[in-house]
Amino acid sequence: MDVSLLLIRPAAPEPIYRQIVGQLRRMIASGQLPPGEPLPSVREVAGVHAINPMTVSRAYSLLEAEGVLERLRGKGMAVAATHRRVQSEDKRMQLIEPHLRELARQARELELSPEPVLRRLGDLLEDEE
Amino acid sequence: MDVSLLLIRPAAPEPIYRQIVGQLRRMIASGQLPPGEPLPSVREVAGVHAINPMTVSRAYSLLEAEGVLERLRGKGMAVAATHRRVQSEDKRMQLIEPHLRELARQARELELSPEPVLRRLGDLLEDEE
Amino acid sequence: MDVSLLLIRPAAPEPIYRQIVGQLRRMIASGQLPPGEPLPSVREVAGVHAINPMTVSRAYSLLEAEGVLERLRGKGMAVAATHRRVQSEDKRMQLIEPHLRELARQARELELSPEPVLRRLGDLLEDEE
Amino acid sequence: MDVSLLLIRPAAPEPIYRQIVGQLRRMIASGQLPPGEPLPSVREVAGVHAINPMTVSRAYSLLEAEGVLERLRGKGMAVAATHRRVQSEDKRMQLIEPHLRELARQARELELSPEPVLRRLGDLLEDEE
DNA sequence: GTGGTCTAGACCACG
DNA sequence: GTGGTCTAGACCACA
Repeated sequence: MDVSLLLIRPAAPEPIYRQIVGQLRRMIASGQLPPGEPLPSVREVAGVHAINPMTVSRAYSLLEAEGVLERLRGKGMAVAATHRRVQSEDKRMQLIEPHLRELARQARELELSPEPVLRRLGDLLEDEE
Repeated sequence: MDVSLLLIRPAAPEPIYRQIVGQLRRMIASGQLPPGEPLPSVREVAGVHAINPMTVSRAYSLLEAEGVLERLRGKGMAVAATHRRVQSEDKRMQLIEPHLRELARQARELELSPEPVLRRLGDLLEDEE
Repeated sequence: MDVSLLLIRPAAPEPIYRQIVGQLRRMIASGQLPPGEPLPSVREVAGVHAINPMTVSRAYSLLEAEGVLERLRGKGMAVAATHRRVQSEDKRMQLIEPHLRELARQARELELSPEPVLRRLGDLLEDEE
Repeated sequence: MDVSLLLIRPAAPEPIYRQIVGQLRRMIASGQLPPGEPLPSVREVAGVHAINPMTVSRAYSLLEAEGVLERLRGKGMAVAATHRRVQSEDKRMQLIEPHLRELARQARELELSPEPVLRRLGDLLEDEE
C-alpha cells in the first residue's frame, strides 16, 4: 500500500491516530486493501506525514486488536489474511449510517429541504470518481 | 423553548456542551427559535437531562459570545433580539458542508456507489417531517 | 474498586499494560467488578504502582475499545453498564483454555504423569480461597 | 530427531525461537531426546516450517550456551553427550511451576471452582497419550 | 478533578 | 530492518 494514500489532517478535531484507523478500516472493508497486503512501516508513515511513530503505532495496534491487521514479526504489519472484504454494499453502508443520521438531524434543525442537500451530496460523490 | 427539544447523548463522541451549542445554533439560524425567544434555565436543562449545570452554562456562554444569545438580567437567556434568521437556504447549507465532504470521502473509501447513499439519506430526510 | 487489587509485576515478560488488561478483563467477566463499578483513576494507579500514567491509560483504552469499560467524561472510567457478567462457568473457562492446552503440551514434552501435575495445581487452586 | 516433532506457531505470542528452545529443552530433559541424538539442520528446520534460518540458529545457539546441545564440527548439532536426563519427576515439574501458579491466579480472578479446571486439564493430559 | 493526545527519545525483541 | 514498550512531560478538553 502506498503511504501517500493516507490523508492526515493534524488540525482536524479527530485525533490523528483515529483518522488513520478510520481510513484503513474503510479501505480494507471495501477491498481496496486485500488480505495479506503489507502496510507501510510505522517509521515510513511517521516520516512522510511528519508525525510521531507512536501515533502511527497506536493506530496499527488498535486495528490489530480488532483483527483487521496482523503483525508479521520482524516484517511489519499486513491486512489480516483471515480478513474478508465486506461484500455487501448494504453492510458497508452501515459504517456510515450514524453519519447519515446525524446529517439528517442537522438538516432538519436547519429546516433544509431534502433536494438541495441531496443534490450537493450527489455532486460531491461524483467528484474524483 | 421547550427543554425536551434538546437531544443530549452523553455517550456520544461529541462533547455535551457542543451538542447543545450546535443544536441551538441551527435551530436559531433556521428561525425555529425566533429573536426574543426565552431559553430554559441552566438549572432546568441540567435537571431534565441529568447533566452538569456547568456544561449547560458553558454552551450558553459560547453562544452569547457569538452574539446568538443574549442575557436578560434577572430573566435568563433568550435568542438575541438583534439576531436575524439566516434567510438563504444556501447559506444555511454551508453549515453542513464540511459534514457532507467528510461523508463523501468516507463513501469513496468504502467504494460505495452514489445511489444507495443518496437513497438512504433521502429516506432519513423525509422521516419525521 | 481498590487499586491494591491490581498486581503489577514490572519484570514479568508480559507487558504491564497487558497485565492490567488481563486482570481487569477477568475480574469483570467473573462479576467481581459489577457494571457501573468505577475504576481507580489513571493517575492513582500510576502513582501507587510507580508506573507511567500512559501505560495505565493504554490498558483502559483497550478495554474501552473492547466494550468492557466505558468512559464517563470528566468522571473517569467504569465497568460498562451494558456489560454482563459471564454467567456460565464453562464460558469463563474458555478464557483459560489456551493456557490449559499449552500446559498439557509442556507436561507431555516433559513426560510428566498427570497425577502430580493435577495434585500441584489442585493445591495452588485451594490456596487463598 | 524428526523435524516434524517441532510444533511452530508463527502467530503465537511466544517468539518462534523461544518456542523452539522450550520444546527442545523439555524433550531433552525428559529423555525423549537422548544424549548424542542429532538434531535436524538449521536449513532443514527453516525449510520445513517456512521460517527464517537465523531464527532456528538463534535457538540452537542458546541451547548450546546452556550446555544442552553441542556442536559437532561438520556434522551439525546434537544433544550434548554430557547431558543427563532430569531423572526426578519433581525436578521436571519445576519447569512448569510458574505456569501453574499463573494459571491458578487467573482461575481465581475468574472465580472458577477447582473441579472443572482440574477435570479439563486432566482430560487434556490424557489426550494423545 | 478526570482522561486524551502527542511528542521526543530510549531501549528492547524479533527476524 | 521491523514493531513494542515505557518514560517524561507538555498541553488540551471535558465536567
